[in-house]
Amino acid sequence: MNLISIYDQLLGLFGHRNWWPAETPFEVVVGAILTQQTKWENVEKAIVNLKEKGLLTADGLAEADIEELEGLVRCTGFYRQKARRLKDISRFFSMNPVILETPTYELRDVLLSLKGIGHETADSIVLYAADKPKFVIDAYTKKMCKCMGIDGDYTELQSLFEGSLPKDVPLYKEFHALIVEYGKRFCGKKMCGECMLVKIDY
DNA sequence: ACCCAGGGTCATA
DNA sequence: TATGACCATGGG
Repeated sequence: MNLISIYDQLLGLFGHRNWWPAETPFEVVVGAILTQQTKWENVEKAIVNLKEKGLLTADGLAEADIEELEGLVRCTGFYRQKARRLKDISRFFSMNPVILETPTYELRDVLLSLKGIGHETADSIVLYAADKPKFVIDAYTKKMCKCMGIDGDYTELQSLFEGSLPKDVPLYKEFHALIVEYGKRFCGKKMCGECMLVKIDY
């Protein structure tokens, strides 16, 4: 068993996931912050709220009233943090309009320097907003790997995936989306342990 | 009533 | 490097 065959199995099971739903790269950035530790359905509501107020731009969010912002993103939890961080990060994007064109590793470091953006969020932005090949590792990826006998921290797992897969942006996007779908259905559920992804060579 | 969700930061050892 | 506390709403 290798990662490509895992990918093929998951694609056969779930089909294409159509990630990341967004009209603009900046909407991906906003969604990446808002989706932290919450369900995507809650994020969709907040995105709609922001769009209705015409606030889904870097300039708009950078200048938005913080209390209004808190109300609009309340449904995503941690709403005070997220409102504050969203505003600060938007100000950075507003002052650096072409930041997403920065080469992969430099972009990643820049994003990581912003408060509210950790490894997963940075890589989500690099992959889904900037269309650059960085494999996103999330809690489901770690669980899935652990079930397959692979234990490692974020960087180790990312190196494993990036070293075992062709540097293909659409593949990275689809694979991560499929792993999340897999995790939502199996990891931590009653079916956990009956999953077909038992052993992997790497 | 309890558990967790498409995490991140900060303090502590 | 590695835990633990904290952030907080919403759906099961």
